[in-house]
Amino acid sequence: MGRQPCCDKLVKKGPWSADEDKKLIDFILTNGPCCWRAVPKLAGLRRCGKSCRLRWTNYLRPDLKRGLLTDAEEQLVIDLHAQLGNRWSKIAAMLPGRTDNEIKNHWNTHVKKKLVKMGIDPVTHGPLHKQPSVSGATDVHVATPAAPPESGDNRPPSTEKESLDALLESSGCPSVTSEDPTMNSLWDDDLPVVGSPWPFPGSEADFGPGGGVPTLEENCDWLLDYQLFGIQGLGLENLF
DNA sequence: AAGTCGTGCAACCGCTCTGGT
DNA sequence: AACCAGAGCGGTTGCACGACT
Repeated sequence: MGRQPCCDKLVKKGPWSADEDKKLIDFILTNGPCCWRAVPKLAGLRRCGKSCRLRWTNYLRPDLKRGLLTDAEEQLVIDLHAQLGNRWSKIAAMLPGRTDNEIKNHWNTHVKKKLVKMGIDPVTHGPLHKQPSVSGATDVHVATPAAPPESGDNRPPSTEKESLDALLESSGCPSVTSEDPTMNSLWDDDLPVVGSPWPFPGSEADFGPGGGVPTLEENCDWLLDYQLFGIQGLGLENLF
C-alpha cells in the first residue's frame, strides 16, 4: 500500500502568485505559523499545507535576508558542514536570516564546485583522491572534519561540540557553543520556533555589515514586495 | 537575431522524526 | 509498545534567465 498523499490532487502546484502570497501572509500574521495542514483551508488557498509552510519559511518570513551569502557566511557554512554534514537545517540555524533551502542551494551550486576545484572532497572535507589542482585555490579555510559524515546518522561525536567551539573561535567567531543560547539549543536539538526572535548575540560582528538578523530597514526589499501587493498596514511592525 | 548551454533558485517529493493516543 | 497523523528535512526537479556561439 502506498503512502497516502499529503493533500488531494486538486491543489495548485508551481510558482506562487502575489495574491496567494498575500493570502498566506495575511493568515500567518493574524494566526501565526501553526497547523500547516489547516492553513490552506483557513487562508483560502488551493495549496498543500506543506507547500504553504515551505513558501513561508523559505520566502515570505520577515526575518529573511535576501541576496548572496557573504564570504563570512559561506566560510561558516563550510566549517559547519565539515562538522555537521548535510544537516542543512542545523547549519541554517547558525546563519540568522538564511534558510536551509537557500544554504543547500548555495552549497550545491557554488561551494561544492569551489571545494572540488581546490581538491577538497565536499563530502568528507578531506583531500580528493586526485591530486588537487593548486591553481585557482583560494584562501578558504576548511575545517578538519572531526569525523567524516556517514550515511544515515551523521550526528556529531561527543567531542564535536568542543571542536566546533574552537573552530568558530579560530575563524573569528566568538565561542557560541557553550554560552550562546542558540548554539546550546542547537546541540540540544531544541531549536527556536519559526518566527521567534533569533537569540544571536553580536551577529553583526560575526557576519559583517548587513549580517545577522535584518532590521526593518534591511528588509526594505521584502517590504517593497509587500508594497507591490498593496497590503501595507497589516501589522508587520508587530513582528519586529 | 536566433539557438544552445549553463547556472541559480523556487518548489515538489518522499522519507524520517516526533508527539499524541 | 504499537500505531497514526502531522511536521520537518534533505534530495531532486523544472523553469527562468543570462552568457555564449
